[in-house]
Amino acid sequence: MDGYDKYAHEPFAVTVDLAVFTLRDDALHVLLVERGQEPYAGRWALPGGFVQPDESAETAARRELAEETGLSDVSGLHLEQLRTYSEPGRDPRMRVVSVAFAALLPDAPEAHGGSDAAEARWVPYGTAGPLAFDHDRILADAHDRVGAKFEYTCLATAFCPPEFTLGELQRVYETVWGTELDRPNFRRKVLATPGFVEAVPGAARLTGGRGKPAALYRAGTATALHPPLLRPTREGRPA
Amino acid sequence: MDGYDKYAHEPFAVTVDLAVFTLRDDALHVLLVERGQEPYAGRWALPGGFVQPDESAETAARRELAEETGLSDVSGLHLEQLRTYSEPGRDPRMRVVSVAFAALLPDAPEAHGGSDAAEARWVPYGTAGPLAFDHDRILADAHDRVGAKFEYTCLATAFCPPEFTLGELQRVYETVWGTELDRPNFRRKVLATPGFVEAVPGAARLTGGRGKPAALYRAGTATALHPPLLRPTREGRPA
DNA sequence: CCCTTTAATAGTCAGCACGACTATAAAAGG
DNA sequence: CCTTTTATAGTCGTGCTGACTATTAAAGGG
Repeated sequence: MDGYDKYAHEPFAVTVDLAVFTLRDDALHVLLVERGQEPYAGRWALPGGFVQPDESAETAARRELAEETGLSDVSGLHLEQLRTYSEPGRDPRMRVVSVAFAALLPDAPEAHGGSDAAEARWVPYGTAGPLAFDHDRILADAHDRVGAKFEYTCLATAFCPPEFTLGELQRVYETVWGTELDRPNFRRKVLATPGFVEAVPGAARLTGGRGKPAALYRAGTATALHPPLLRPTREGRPA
Repeated sequence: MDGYDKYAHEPFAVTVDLAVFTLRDDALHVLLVERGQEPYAGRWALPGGFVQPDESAETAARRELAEETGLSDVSGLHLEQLRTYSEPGRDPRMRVVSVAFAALLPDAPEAHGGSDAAEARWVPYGTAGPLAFDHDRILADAHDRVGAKFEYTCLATAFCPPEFTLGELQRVYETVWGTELDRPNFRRKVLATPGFVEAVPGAARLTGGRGKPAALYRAGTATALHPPLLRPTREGRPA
């Protein structure tokens, strides 16, 4: 941290890149923007932008989140720093260090772009071709992190509306993990974890479809899960 | 990622900060340097330095690790990116964004500083007064991360020499977690996890002290623990 | 109006991982 | 030789979990 004179010769640009997830039609979607300029013109990329002089990376990420989703209030949304990508060649034009974030939205507002000129669109996860820069890697890392955090935190409720059924919550897990879960066991586990969900006192609402109407729940106050809710054992889980 | 012209006005300095841990005399130690200049002159700080133009943050971190520990070969050491600290005011002189890393050393070589003029010293964790900048926060985050990773990875062997006894491995856990573990249960758990440790075929060595000589083990090939080795339940684990 | 379909909810049962605990073996030190 | 110390072996009961069956309450179709 001494020898500041070294720096003056080679400054860095610092950006944030956002992997914004939501659930639409029981499918995981990611918010992507189409690049208009070289390099990677015409390719999809993660939304992001430069960190301004008076901002922390977290502040910049939340600002970008508001701009790209078009939402007026993003203060309650889950936003989490992933890691920083700093390979020298990751942007062919110049030296850019990018702090990556993951964000989770309950519902997918079709509106996008806000006042920003960039076209932001919800794209089903995995369907967009190779992304610009190292964004494929960032997106994969973000997905891994979210899936892992589902095991030992209450993060899954961040994908749900304020009131939801246990079936909806289960489908969140199944969609993100890409597996199927046993319904009775999932109920037992969720209800046995204090603070994970709390029942909405009076009413049970029908979800609109057929079948017995389901009870409604709200997200509880807990954030961690003890013991964890492990995904179905893939034996010999690799490094 | 468009509008690069914005950047030219306000560049950032990018540094790495390292939380380097080792175990000495059954106590967790951290590598710290004493600052010679303002700000925070005379205060302890985490070792670190600027990321050079041709380096990634990971490369810079490993270079700094070698310089500060004085070790000739740091390629096998565990080095892991923590997160990035970017609050605008964290360095009073200028805008510095720092990528923090955690590193784990098996033995504590007393040598330090290498060719670097900075005095690097091993200090028992928790005994150094308030550190410079936001390094208290970084160090606490690093400690939390290492403790958490002990639960579901084989990371603890990174603190051990090439061959070690199960008692030594247990003391690593106890030191990092600050708790006591039941010895038979710890043995059972470690030995039941395939790939965690592998027995050294022939010999059992005495650790030098009294008591029955212990069998020697090497770190296995596994990196993850399934199921995890949870620390003694602190009820109602907070957020 | 009944019967099928769909989904939610309730409950059972066995396996196994883990915490707590006791017992034995093999060394050093007095 | 006896005590202390540490490693290793084994036991027992509880609780979580996976697999599975049963019941309830709605919609839809004939």
